[in-house]
Amino acid sequence: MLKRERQAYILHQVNLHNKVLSTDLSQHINVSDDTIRRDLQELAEAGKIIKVHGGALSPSFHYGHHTSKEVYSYTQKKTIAQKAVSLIKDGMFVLTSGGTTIIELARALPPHLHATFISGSIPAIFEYMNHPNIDVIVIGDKISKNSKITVGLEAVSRIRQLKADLCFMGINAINLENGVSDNDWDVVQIKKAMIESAQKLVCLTIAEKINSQQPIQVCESRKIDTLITELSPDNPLLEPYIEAGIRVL
Amino acid sequence: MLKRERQAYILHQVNLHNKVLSTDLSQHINVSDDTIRRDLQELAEAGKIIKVHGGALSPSFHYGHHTSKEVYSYTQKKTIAQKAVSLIKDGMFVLTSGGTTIIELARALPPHLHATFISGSIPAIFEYMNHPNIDVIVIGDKISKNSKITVGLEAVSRIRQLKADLCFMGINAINLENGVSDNDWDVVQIKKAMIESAQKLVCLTIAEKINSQQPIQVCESRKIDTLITELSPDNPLLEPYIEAGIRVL
DNA sequence: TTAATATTTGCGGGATTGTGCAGGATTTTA
DNA sequence: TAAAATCCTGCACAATCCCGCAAATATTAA
Repeated sequence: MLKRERQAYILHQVNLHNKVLSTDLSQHINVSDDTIRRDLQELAEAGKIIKVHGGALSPSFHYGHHTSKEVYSYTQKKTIAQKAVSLIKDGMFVLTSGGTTIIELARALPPHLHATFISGSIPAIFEYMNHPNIDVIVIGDKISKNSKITVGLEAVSRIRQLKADLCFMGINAINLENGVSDNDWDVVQIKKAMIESAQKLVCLTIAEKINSQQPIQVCESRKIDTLITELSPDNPLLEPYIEAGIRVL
Repeated sequence: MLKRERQAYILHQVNLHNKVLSTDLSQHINVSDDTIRRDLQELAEAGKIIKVHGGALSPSFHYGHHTSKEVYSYTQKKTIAQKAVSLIKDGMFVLTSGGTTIIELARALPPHLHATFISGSIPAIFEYMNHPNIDVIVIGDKISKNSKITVGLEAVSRIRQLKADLCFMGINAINLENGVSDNDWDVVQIKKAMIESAQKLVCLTIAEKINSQQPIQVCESRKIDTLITELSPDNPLLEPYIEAGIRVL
């Protein structure tokens, strides 16, 4: 069998089944594993398949995989994500909102972590989905195009039925007197429901948003258990929050 | 044997078997390997065959003519998507399953279309979300990592509450006697529910999967209203389905 | 017909490609 | 954490390709 012929066959199989295993192919075509692996590598370089450990996948699924570099204050959010990850233990049920900070959190999850994540944020779900050991529960309802999360009564009532261990929330504004606030009515309803349905509330934000305010209140400061920013906890900007009894990381 | 004669013979062989080996030819015609190679080269330059190491392939393999970005059966799925789009009218409620064909459909939606799409397929939702005039409803439940759609009782019962105008379903196998079949139990439950909740069922598939079968039945052939493939409706392969009363596009 | 010219073919030898294999590094899985 | 599977690297060897050249064959012109 000619090399090209073989590669055409492999391509055919990949696109038919969306995935192939190297061992299946090498047995079926009757060539060595190495040859198959080299074929997969070439096809992958040509962008026709996506090579993974043990086989290959169809590229169709992995299209709009946006690179994160262009996200505003990328490194700060990465730092926040690292801190947040340390709070998650095996077996936990975790509720998460949407927002770019949450997506960085999703990407920072250690591969061995076994947990259940519940969210209505489509980009976040996309990330959770790629994790090997995480179960993902999707909150269904109508999509809000601005924020790319599901919003509405159905979503709220589904969230109310839950009791999660943790809720990670990316927030848009916070100050001591008025607590967390936001500017989208529908999103706020979802956030409120999430806060009620979780034992602990962890708020994530870049320092820029500290001591700012938006028109709609999400919750009061005292509801917050933990606040995570990219700053060191002993930064004077955070002092008032620590004094108010909030754990700051 | 004259050069012309020889080349005509080679061409004949290539078109007959889709491939030839240089060594086979040189032995059979009783000329040197080099001669054959020169012949192949000329035919390749004329675009009548595709020369590869060790022999040549029929141009219908046309792997190598692709520009790098193109994916196998991309054009076929694109064709299917175009046909499917023509069935959607403004204001419709549309249920869709998952699968790469559905994703192509999502990408092919004309920008001016106003409609509501309901799905549990995360990649599909991602596409719908980017459309300016489409409302998206997400079916929530646990994610099946293989198929990247939500599955489970909650999802099924949500789908049962709906009555959509159309259901677009990417299918894995179909034949006349046993209808549509698939190989994932959870996904089949979702598909069954979708079929019951839509006025019309439109099945999308590349011709490859026609007259094949998988272990779990999704629905009988008579449930199908419309079948869309990349082939022309008068293709003999589709004839039995038309006779069974299915509209074929 | 014959000589001059052009084309085709075969061949030698060096470069390139395709394949399998051994080993050690890495990843996955339990 | 250890065992199993998979991956990578370098190597050997055979098959194939490419280049130049000379012999063989075909084509053309006088």
